[in-house]
Amino acid sequence: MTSTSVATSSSRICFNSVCNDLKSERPRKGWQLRTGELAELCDRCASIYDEGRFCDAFHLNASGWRTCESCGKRVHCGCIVSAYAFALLDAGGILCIACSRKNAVLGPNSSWPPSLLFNSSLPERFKDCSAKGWSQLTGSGPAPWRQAPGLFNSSTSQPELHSRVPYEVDLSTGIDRLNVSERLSIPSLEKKKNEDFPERLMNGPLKPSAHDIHENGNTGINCEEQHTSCLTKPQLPSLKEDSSNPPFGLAVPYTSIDEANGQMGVSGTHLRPNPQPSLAKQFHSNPHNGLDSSGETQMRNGRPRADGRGRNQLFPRYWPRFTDQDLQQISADSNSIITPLFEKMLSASDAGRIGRLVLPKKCAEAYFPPISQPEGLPLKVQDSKGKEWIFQFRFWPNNNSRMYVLEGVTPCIQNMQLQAGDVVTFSRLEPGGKLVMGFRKASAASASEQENEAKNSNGVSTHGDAELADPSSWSKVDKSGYIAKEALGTKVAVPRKRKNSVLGSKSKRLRIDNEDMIELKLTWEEAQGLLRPPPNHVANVVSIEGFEFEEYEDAPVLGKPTIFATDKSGEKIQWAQCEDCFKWRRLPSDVLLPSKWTCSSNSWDPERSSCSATQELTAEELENLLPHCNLAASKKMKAAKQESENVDALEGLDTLANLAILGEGDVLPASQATTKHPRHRPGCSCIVCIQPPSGKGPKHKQTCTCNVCQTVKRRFRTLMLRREKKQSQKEADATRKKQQPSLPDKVVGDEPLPCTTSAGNSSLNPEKVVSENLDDDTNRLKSSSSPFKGQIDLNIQPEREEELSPGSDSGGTMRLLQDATDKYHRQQSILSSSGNSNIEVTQTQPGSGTELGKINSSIDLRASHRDADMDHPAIFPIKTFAPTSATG
DNA sequence: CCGTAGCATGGGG
DNA sequence: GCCCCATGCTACG
Repeated sequence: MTSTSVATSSSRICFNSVCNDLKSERPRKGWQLRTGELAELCDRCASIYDEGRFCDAFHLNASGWRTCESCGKRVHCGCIVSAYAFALLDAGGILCIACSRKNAVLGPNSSWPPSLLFNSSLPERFKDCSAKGWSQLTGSGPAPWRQAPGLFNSSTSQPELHSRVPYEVDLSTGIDRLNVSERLSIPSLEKKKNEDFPERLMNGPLKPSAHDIHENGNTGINCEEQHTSCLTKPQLPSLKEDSSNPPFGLAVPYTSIDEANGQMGVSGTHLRPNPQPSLAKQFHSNPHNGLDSSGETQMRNGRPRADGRGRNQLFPRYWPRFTDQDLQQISADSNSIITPLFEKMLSASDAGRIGRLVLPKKCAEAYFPPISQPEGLPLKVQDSKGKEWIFQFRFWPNNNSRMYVLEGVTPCIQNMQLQAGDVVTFSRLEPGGKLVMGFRKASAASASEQENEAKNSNGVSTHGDAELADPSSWSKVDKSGYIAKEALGTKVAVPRKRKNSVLGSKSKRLRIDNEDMIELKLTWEEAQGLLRPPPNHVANVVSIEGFEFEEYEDAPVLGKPTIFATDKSGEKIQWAQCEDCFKWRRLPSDVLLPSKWTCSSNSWDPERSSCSATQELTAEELENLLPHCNLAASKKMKAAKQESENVDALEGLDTLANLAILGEGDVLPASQATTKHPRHRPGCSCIVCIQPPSGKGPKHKQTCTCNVCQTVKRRFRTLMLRREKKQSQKEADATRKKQQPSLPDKVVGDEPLPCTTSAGNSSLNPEKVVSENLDDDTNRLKSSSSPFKGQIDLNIQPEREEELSPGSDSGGTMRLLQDATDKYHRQQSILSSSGNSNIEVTQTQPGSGTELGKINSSIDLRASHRDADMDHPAIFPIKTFAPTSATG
């Protein structure tokens, strides 16, 4: 998109945003821009335009198509190109230009500022300015409140359009005057001033107007003065607070509405977007112009606001950013007109079970009916599917101000399957003024922000966002937080901070939820490559199905993936790849590296502590050395250097790894504290943080044969076997010394073995495991027994019942591990309460090499890990002791 | 004890 | 210093 081409002549590319052709030497002229210039098109587009097929050719899928009341022809009314192709009828509806001329009913729209043309529906809308528009069940009554702001064409779909417009008239300036006594009474509103430039402009009623506007360079259209003079001033209610009174959703002064109506109705026929507002009066500013007023700001953001005026007070993050699709989604009826009002990214609280959606104050006051009592009133809202919901629109007194909320949104939120981070949009549907609530999933929102983000000063590509998995991948951990869900075979995408993000730009918390959250997507190979035995680990070696496993009592550690090997002398070593030069360095086998390890940190080999040093390994050696997964990882790492998305992905792992290694709290700046989980930080791998979204985790049935369950079951069997074995030993010892009382059956139980249990046990410290089930009767220790019943609930805290997405086994396993820990603790709790004494279990003290030649894992991951038996074992330590992170 | 309603708190802009 | 608002806190049913 040539979003940078402000002036048509400044770019050599066809002005048609969907055409990348170069203009010819003598570009052909297209429609008139608001600057007064004519769009310069390539020959092809120009021809299409000349033939009147431009919209048919390029805007077919855009919103805004209407039918000529006379001939029935479909006419696009939603873009600047089509601005002159139709005439608005007083009674609503439109006429194609041909019929318009034929009927001679409509005069030229010449006086309409181009921007107004976007609001072809204004006349209709104005007729609806009365309270009728809101679908309230009660209250509102005659309460005067401004109508929703003007509509504008969805700009997100054509951001370039806006960006190309050098300046936009601030039509809203001075318009917001209509007020409702109640609103005026809002103290906070009165105080509010000049929050930012756009606001200043908007507050214009008062006067920022012309002056500011001109300063801003709105030279193309000079409606503002007229607007202010014709509309605003005259109509201004004598409100002193007016000046600061922001809450006007309606740019058009109520008083002027009637006037506008009449005029608009008639004038609706203006066919030509003449920059010069010769008849300014009628147009009272379209308040709506989505085009708006805050010209500069808006352009900067590349998006038009739903309405110019109201926005005045609205922070950019609430500006609606509907796309054509959004609009179409909302309105199945092509004849209805949608006026985007505002949108809001759902916070954890909003999406939580409390069912309260905090509304931006300004938006609530601008677009919702005025309420004077905290109880507010019921508001009927229709969702994009046409389903109606009734919310209680109310407020709470808060610091001399108000905090507006929509109560009872839970059903709706759930129905739309929204989560924190998703965006809910509010619009008005005309005619009827029905309030419509749409939504945009986080992934979509992210994508739509890419353009802006790409311009962020940090220069860091935000591509990763585009790769965010479906929002469903955002896991809700608890009512206040979310974590990323891991998915097999996908890369890690780490949303970057978007300081200038339109959405959530102000909300630290939201940012955290949506941007700081680390979405952990890694394959088994990757995960295993990162998981390391904790330092000073003491592993219990168990033999399972011919393989020896080590179990660690400490928390699992995430570290830089390395390759374990044995050198010629038989010494166990590991190879680590430098982050910078990608050379492989030989290191002692027992060192644990942070994920971002570089040659400079190679204190074990001073000669190779610099990237300039040569690599010991030859390509062949490396090839032989690298296991598949590491090869893949290696490739990925290199690719990462070239692909921002991969960079993001790796950084996600890095973050996770570093966090694990360095310990949360030690490395993360306080600013990264996450509110989704107050005591935890991004990357935290604790049981809480690592859980899948509530309810997301699968609840595996006993009969489930998925890899996870099979693994768990297998693991359980091995544990049982081991337990049995140790038990026997124990018994032998006990027999020699004293009798060991057996445990009550209730503790152990003979119920069918639930997968979960195995998961839990799998991570258990052998000591504990043994102590847990001290039944002397080893027969009881068959693999089918378990103290736990039920299904496998990999989700400790299921709040939602969603299926784990396919291919997310790694995630499931991760949860499984955590779950195991959790179960273990529960088990411990039970055991301790039952007065069991721990029975020591023989432990093997693995060498520093951690028996690398064996498969070390507390869980047999082979089922899902094709490299299970590769040389470098899949080390999957699980912390079983003092789960520091499990409790959050 | 739990869920909720309503208010309070505090970070960030 | 003010305002907004996400979330915490807690009295209450």
